[in-house]
Amino acid sequence: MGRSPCCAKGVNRGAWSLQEDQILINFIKTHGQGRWRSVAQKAGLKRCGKSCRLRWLNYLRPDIKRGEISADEEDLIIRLHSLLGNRWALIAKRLPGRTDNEIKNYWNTNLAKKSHDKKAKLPIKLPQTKPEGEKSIEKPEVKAQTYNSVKCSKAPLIPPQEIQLTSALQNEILVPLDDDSFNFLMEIDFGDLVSVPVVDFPDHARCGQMNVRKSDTVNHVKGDDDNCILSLQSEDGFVHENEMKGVQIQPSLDLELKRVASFLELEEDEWNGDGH
DNA sequence: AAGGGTTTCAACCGCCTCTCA
DNA sequence: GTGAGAGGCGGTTGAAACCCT
Repeated sequence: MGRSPCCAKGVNRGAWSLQEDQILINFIKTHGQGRWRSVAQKAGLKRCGKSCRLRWLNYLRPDIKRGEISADEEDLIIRLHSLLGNRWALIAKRLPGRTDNEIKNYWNTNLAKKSHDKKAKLPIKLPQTKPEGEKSIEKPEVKAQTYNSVKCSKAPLIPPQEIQLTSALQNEILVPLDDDSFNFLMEIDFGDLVSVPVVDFPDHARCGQMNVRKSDTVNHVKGDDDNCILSLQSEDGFVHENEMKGVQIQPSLDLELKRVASFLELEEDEWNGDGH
């Protein structure tokens, strides 16, 4: 059964007039915001509630910052987008005075192309599928190396714990975070979830992003060319492994932090449920 | 100056989640 | 537990502004 349309017939559409703006501002000054449908009615605006809400939040609010996006803001948008994807509302919360709509528009008109161009220029050599008749390409040797694992504890995050990656862990991919990335994550309030960049494989640079509970520890990721198995440990010690297909492949940690968002959320019932 | 193409961004659309009766 | 209303969100649209020839 379909829902009744939000906007009844006979309401104004399109650009707001100065007079309409003033009516809305005056009404909200007196009565406060919220109950948008009744705002439209009580203020005498021939607009639907959603339209009033949008106009207020994206344009009329007194704390809206006008003017060009600064270089710092742009940098933050890029970093947040690489971490969160198109979650504009979440990104906007980290940029005081900027609206999700503004950031979305700015991304689509200015940054999407930049981002695309940047990726296109990056040399990526990956043995995804081996050409017929050609011998298989060897996996890179993983040298003993220090990585930071991420304890996704309740905010603030616990500082990264040092883990020694040995040659015995060949084919395993830990979750590396450089200081910048870790500090960046520390500043973000993700609610119940935190997005964690996954993976860095010398030469292969296989990367992705996933959401885990703050109370979970990411143990490691076992990977091959097309699949990864994520190993997570919950507070009560339960170890859960998830298969992740089609991992985003990008070359550097700072650029790559990418999607697979909601991946674990799909599994949440399963590992919240009985016996776990 | 005019006309056509491109870009920008405010506003809309439809879906989803949350809340409450 | 269920359904309806309200708010929130990301994707899309289209009018206005801008640019180029």
